[in-house]
Formats: sequence, C-alpha cells, structure tokens
Amino acid sequence: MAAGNKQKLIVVLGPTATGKTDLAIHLARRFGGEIISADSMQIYRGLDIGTAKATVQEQQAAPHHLIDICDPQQRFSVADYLTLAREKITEIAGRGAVPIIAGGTGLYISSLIEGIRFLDEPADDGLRARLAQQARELGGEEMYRRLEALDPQAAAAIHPHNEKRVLRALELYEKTGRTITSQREQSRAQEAPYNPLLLGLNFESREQLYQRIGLRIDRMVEQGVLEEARRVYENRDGWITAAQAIGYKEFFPYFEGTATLEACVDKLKQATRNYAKRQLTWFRRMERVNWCDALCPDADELVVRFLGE
RNA sequence: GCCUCUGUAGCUCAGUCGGUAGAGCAGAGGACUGAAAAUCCUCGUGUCAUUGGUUCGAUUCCGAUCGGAGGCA
Repeated sequence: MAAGNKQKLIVVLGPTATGKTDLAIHLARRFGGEIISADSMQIYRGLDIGTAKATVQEQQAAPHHLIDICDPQQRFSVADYLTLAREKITEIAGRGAVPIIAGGTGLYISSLIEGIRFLDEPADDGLRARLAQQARELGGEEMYRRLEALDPQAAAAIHPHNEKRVLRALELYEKTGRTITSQREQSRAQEAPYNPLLLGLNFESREQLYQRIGLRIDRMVEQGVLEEARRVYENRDGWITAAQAIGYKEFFPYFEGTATLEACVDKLKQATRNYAKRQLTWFRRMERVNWCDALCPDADELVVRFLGE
C-alpha cells in the first residue's frame, strides 16, 4: 500500500478558539513532534494578541515553525505557504521528528495535504490593481462577461458578484495565458503526497463555541489588543493583509471616533463567530477528519495507532 | 395629572389608501486553487402589544387598557 511509504503528518484543525495550539503542543511534547503553523495571519511579526499566536513560553515548550516569518507590509500567498511548509516537513522528518500541522486556514491545509502545485509565477500587484481599476470603471458585469468568453467553465463556477474571484481568474489569464480551469487541472497532484492524520477540534454545541470565542476576546482586550490594533490602523494602507485580520479592523471605528469601544468589542466577537462558522464549512467537507470534542481525549490514542502503523 | 409620539421577525425599522406583511443586521446552511481571518451564494409565518367596536373582512380605522419616549405642569 502506497500510503505506507508516505511521510506521516499530524494535522490539528478546527475553528478558532477550540484549543488547537494547546493540543498541538501537547502532541509535540508527547510524541517528539514539531509544529508547523497553518495560519495566514500568524506568519506576520507584531500581530500577536489579535491572532492568538502561541505565546513565547508556549513556543518554547515545543518547536514552532512558520510563525513570525513576514513583516506586515509583505505579501504572502498560499503558494508561498506551500513552498515553505513542504521544506519544513522535509527538514523535520530529516531530524526524525513528527511534523504537526496546526492551524485554522482551510485553504492552506487542504492545498498542502492534497499536494497542489502552483506555477512558479508570483502574483502581480500592478496587474491586479489595473484590473480592479477596470472593474470600477466598467462594472463587475463586464468583467464577468470577459471571463465567460475566456473560460466558460470557470465562469459557471464563480458567482458574478464574486469580483475578487472573477478578477483573479482574469489576472491569471493575462499573466500566464492560461485559464484558471486549466491551472486547476494542472496544479492538482495525481496522488496525495502525505499520509495525514486529521484531528478536527470542535465543541459539542455551537453555543459552547461562541461562548469560548467571547471569553477569548475579552482576554485579548485585557492583554492589550487595542495597542496592536492601533498600530495596524496607522499602517492600514501598507499592511494590506493585516488590515483585514479579524481583531484589528473592528476597532477602526473606535479610533475614528464613530463607535464606542464596547460596540467594537461586540462587533469583533460577532465577526469571530462568523469566521468560525466559515471555518467549519471548510473543514466539514474535508474527508477523513477525526472530529473530537475540544479537549480531544482520544487524540493520544489515535496518534499512537497512527504512528505505529 | 394633561398633551404628543410610539409598540410589526432575536435586534433596528419599513409597510399594508382595510383583503393576515418585508428589508438590513443577527442566526442557519453552502462555496472556495496565488489577499483566504478575504470574497461570495442560499434560507424570513411573525398571537403586526392586549382588548372591545365598526366592517363581509382589521395588523391597518375608532375606543379602552398595559408598556416605552418626549413635552407641559
């Protein structure tokens, strides 16, 4: 069986505030693992409290990777993530340790375990801006019509209102001459490259999850997210990705004097709940996830069996 | 105490010139290939405060009652 030869990975996934960090550290210590973060915001230095990054002490408790690898003004994409994560996996395995992927960014995790291979073709800010400008001038419908003419299959799959996706498809075509449909086909691996054990964390009821989120955010406020948020606010034009992170942009109205701090905190809790729900939608459709209740008492046993196979 | 306004979906409110009602937000479900903590899609029956009256028919008009807001004293 081919799976037997593949590199084993432990993957800890789930919506925000379910204890992924704790479980990953526990498993790393118990099984001699090293943690590779799968989080699109924790890669940035200086975004600590709002992204619920593992603390310095936690990071000392077990090796962590792909955290604090970019400055907030740098751009970073799934493609970059895959390159780095693959390198790290090889590195860690070379040391005889178990790679533990832990995070909440579904796109990163799925792409990694499915073995998606992107073209070596970095994103082009100028082109992207130009297309956005065209969209403003000509309207979204016109851009969608262009996509329909170019790549009917992609157009059928992308909703006309989803301008970001429409523009991305057009961008790819202009840059590489390749439709997004053909790029999808060619990027997909014939065979999954790894042998992952997927541990999905969640609470039994939505209510519990939402309560946890509320508590976590109250703690973030106590720990001083506001100062982090102010820094993001002041740099919002250059820190493109950071400025859209949940945990910062919700405070912008407070800094502008158009909302009370309390209202912003409530808004932040709500945005986090909405996000957790979207994460669940992503993770629920993944196959072979071992869902466990937040503390995941079965995790150890599952891992023992998995590593012994 | 008197006067005016107000009581419609979990919240904020629209509306019905009398034929039992609809938006935004929340909530639920879903999508997702280079910004993904982003972006986008689908889903709305609720004693229209209560109670009498007028009417073929009232959430809509009239009265009373009970809430809420403001004004005058």
